[in-house]
Amino acid sequence: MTTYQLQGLTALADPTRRAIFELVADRPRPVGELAKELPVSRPAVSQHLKVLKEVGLVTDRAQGNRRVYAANPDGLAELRAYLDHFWDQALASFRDIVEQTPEDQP
Amino acid sequence: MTTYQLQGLTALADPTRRAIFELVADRPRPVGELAKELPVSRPAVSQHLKVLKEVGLVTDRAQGNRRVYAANPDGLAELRAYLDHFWDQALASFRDIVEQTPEDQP
DNA sequence: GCTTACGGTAAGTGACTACTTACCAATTAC
DNA sequence: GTAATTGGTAAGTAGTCACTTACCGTAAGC
Repeated sequence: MTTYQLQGLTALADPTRRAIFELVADRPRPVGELAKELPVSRPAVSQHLKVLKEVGLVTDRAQGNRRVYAANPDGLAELRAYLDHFWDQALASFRDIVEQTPEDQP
Repeated sequence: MTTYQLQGLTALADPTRRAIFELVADRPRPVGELAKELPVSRPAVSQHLKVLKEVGLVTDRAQGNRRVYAANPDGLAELRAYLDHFWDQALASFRDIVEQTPEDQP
C-alpha cells in the first residue's frame, strides 16, 4: 500500500484535469463539449483525457462521429481506499499528540 | 465545491511528499528521522513539510531541540469529502453509460 | 562560556509538464 | 464521390517544481 503508485492522485492534482473530471462526473460528454467549457484548447483536453483514461479515472466510447467520456467509479474507489486507510492512522497518531501535551516532557 | 482549491490533492501528488505523509501518519516523527528513511536530503524534507503544513495535512510542535510532525485528520477529511462527492456523481453517470449500450443510437 | 545537534531558509539548477499550433485519420452530410 | 465535423497525435516552448549545497538561528550538553 505504501509503495502504491497512486497515479490517480497525480492525475487529479492538475486543476484543468480536475475540472475535466468534474465535468464528466456530472454527466458524460464528448471532447468538444468539454473544450467549450474550459479555457484551454481542444488538443489540451484530449491530452488530459488520455492521462485520466490511463489511470482509470474515465472511460470512453465511440458514439458516431464523437467520443464520449465518462467518469469511472473504479478509479475513484482506489483513491477513496487510499485515503480511508490513512484516515485511521492519522486519527490514531493525532490522538497520541493530543493526549501527550507539550508540558509532558521533563 | 467545484471551484475548490483542493491543494491537498496537489500536495499528495508528489511521491516524496506522499511518502512523508505516510510516515507521519504511521506515527509522529521529527524531521531528521524522516530524512533518514527517505532518499532525499533533509532540506528537501523540510520544504515538503512546509507544503504539507500549509495545506493542513500535517501539524508540528516543538519538542526540545526537535520539531515533531504529525498527520492532521482535518486535511484528510477535506480530501475524503471531495472524493465522496464525486463518487456519487460518477456512479450515477456510469450507470447511465451502462444502461445505454453502444448499439442504441440509430 | 564553547561545541554539537537539529532544522528552517536562500539561491541555483535540471527535469518535468501543461499548453500551443500544425497536421492527419475517421465519420457524417450533401 | 466531395466537403465538413470531430478528435487524436507530433513537435516545440515556457513555466513550474523538486532537488541540491551553503548558510544561519536555536536548543541541549559539556
